[in-house]
Amino acid sequence: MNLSHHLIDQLRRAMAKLQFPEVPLVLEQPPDPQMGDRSCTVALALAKALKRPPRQLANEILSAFPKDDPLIGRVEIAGAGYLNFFWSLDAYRVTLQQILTEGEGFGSSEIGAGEKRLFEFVSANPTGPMNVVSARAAAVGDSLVRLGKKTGFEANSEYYVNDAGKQIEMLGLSVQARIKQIQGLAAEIPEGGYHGGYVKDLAAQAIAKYPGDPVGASAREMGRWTAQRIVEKQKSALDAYGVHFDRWFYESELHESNRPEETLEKLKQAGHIYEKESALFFRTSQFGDDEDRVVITSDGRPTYFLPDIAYHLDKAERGYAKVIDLWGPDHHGHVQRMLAAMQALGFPDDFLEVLIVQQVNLLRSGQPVKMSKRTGEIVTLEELVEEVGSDATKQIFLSRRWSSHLDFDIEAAKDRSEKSPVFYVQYAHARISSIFRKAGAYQVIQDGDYKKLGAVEERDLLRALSLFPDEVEASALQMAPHRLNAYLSELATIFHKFYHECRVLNEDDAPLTRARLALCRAVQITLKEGLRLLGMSAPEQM
RNA sequence: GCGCCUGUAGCUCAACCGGACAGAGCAUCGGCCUUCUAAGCCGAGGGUUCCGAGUUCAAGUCUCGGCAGGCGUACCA
Repeated sequence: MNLSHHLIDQLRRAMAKLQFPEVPLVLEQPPDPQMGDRSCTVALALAKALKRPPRQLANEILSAFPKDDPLIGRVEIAGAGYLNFFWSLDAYRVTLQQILTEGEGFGSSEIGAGEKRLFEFVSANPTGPMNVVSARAAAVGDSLVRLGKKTGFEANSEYYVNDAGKQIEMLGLSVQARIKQIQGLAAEIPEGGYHGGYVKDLAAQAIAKYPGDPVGASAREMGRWTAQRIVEKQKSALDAYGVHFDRWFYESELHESNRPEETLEKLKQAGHIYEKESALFFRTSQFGDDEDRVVITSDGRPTYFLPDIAYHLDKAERGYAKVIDLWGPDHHGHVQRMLAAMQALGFPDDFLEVLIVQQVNLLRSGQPVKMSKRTGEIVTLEELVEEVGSDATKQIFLSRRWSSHLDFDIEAAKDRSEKSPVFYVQYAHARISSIFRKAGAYQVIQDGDYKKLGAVEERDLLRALSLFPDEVEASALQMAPHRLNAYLSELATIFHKFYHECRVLNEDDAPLTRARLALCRAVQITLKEGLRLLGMSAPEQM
C-alpha cells in the first residue's frame, strides 16, 4: 500500500472518465503543510493543450474524483489550479500500522520490475591509493545500488580493475627502481613512473617475495604482482569504509579470453574501423564524438579504449538492461566516445549512462590541502576514513548532488560539537533508542490509541513518514541519494520538535504512551532504513 | 581555441527533470537543560538566484549570447 500510488491511480481514473489526454501524473509536496499533503499540477499542464482555464479543469477533475475514498480526507483547488489533497486520519493510521508490520521493508517498491542494472564505480587504477573523488564515488555508487535494490531493480555493483597495459609495466619498473635503490644501486624511477611512498613499501615487500633476484623478474610480472597488492589494499580500505562490491572485474580476464580482439572484429565487420597512418581508427565521430578515436596504435598495441568497449559489451552480455558508470571529472572527456561506441554497436541510447562525480576540494580549517599527484602526496580514501570516520564522510558526500563541485573541510567534518550537522539524523535515532531503553516492556498500540495522536507535531511526523516511500522512489529513479539524505534530515527535525513538545512516556496515560511509542518506533524504523540506504549506521547510543 | 561541469544568503549547499511567498546548516544576535540524550529546541536579521536577451499562463530550472572558476582536450590509463 503506497498512498501516493493510490492517489495517482484515482487521479488517472478521474482523468480517463473525463476523456482527458494521458499525461504523466506527478505528485508534489505543497510548500506549506496547511495547503495539503500532496498536490498535483496536472490541471495547469493540461490548460494549454485543451485551451481552457486551469481552474476550470481542476474543478472538473475534482468532480470526477471519487468522494468516498476512505484514505483521502478532502481535496482543494488552490492558486492557479493546483489540486491539493489531504489524507484522512485513516490514511495516517494505515501508514503507521504499515511501518510497524513491514519494518525495514517499508518504502520498498517494485517500480524497477526486476530490471538488471549494473553500477560500476571507483575503478581506480591499481597503481596507487584511492583519492577523495573515489571516496565520493564509492559513497554515491554504493547508495545507488542500495536504492536500486530497494525499488525493485536487480542492481549490482562492480569495480573494474585496469590490471593490464602499459601502466602496469610502468608500475613494475618503478618498483624495480626502488628495489635497486634499497639495495644500494643507482636507479631512477622512469619518466611517467610512480613516485609515491607506497612504491617503496611495495619494493620492500617484493624483496621478501622474490628473495633471489627481484629485479630479474620482468617489469610486467613485477607490475602484476604489485598491482595485486595494491588491489588488496584498496579492498580493505573500501571495507573499512563500508562499501562492498558484488564483483571485482579484472581487465586481464578480458585479454585472456581475447575479448578486445573479438570486439575489434565486430567493429570491423560493422564497418566502423579504418586504417590511417598504420593505426586503426574507430569512426566514433559518426555517433556524436568530436573526432575518431584510435583503437590500435601504429605499433600494434590496443589503446585502453578497446578493452573498455569489450568490457561494456560483456556487461550487456551478462544481461544488464542498463549500465551506469560513475567516473571522475578527469574522465569527462571520454564520455562522448564511449556513448558513441555503444550507439555504434546498436545499443539503445539509454543503455549506458555516465555520471560524472565532480571534484572534491579538500580543506583543513578553510585552507586548501596541498596535494601532488606526481610525487604521490595525496590524501587517500583510507586516511580520510581513518581521520573523519566513514559515516561522517559519507554524510558529507551524500548531502550534495554528485555533480556539484564540493568543498570538504576535514576539520569541520571531524567536529563533534553541536555545530556539526553531520550526526543530526543519527542523533534522532539514538534518542528514540534511549526512550525505548527507558520504556520497559513495549506495549503494542491498540485501535483506540490512535485517537490520542492529535498534536501538530504528531501529525507532522505522520505526514513525513508517509512520504518516505515517495522519497526512496524519487531518489532511486533520479539517482539522487542526496534527496533521501535531505528527507532524513527533515524527518529528524520533525522528530526533534516532537520530542521537545510531546513527552512520550506518561505514567498516567497508557493509551497516549502506547500511541507515541508506536510513532517513535515507526520513526526509528524509517530512520534506520533510510540510513542503511545511504550506507550509514544507525547507532543506539551516541 | 574547442568540449564538459559549476555559478543561489557572509560561508557550505538544497530547491522533487517548468509550478505556489527561493529553503537548510554554519556564521551573527537573542531565548530554553531539577522532566524520556542540549550532538537538541524556539526566535531575529540576511537574496537583483553571475549579467543580458528570449520561450512560457508560469523560469533558479529550458534556449541563445556574454562574464567568472574548475576539469578535460594523446597512437596514456
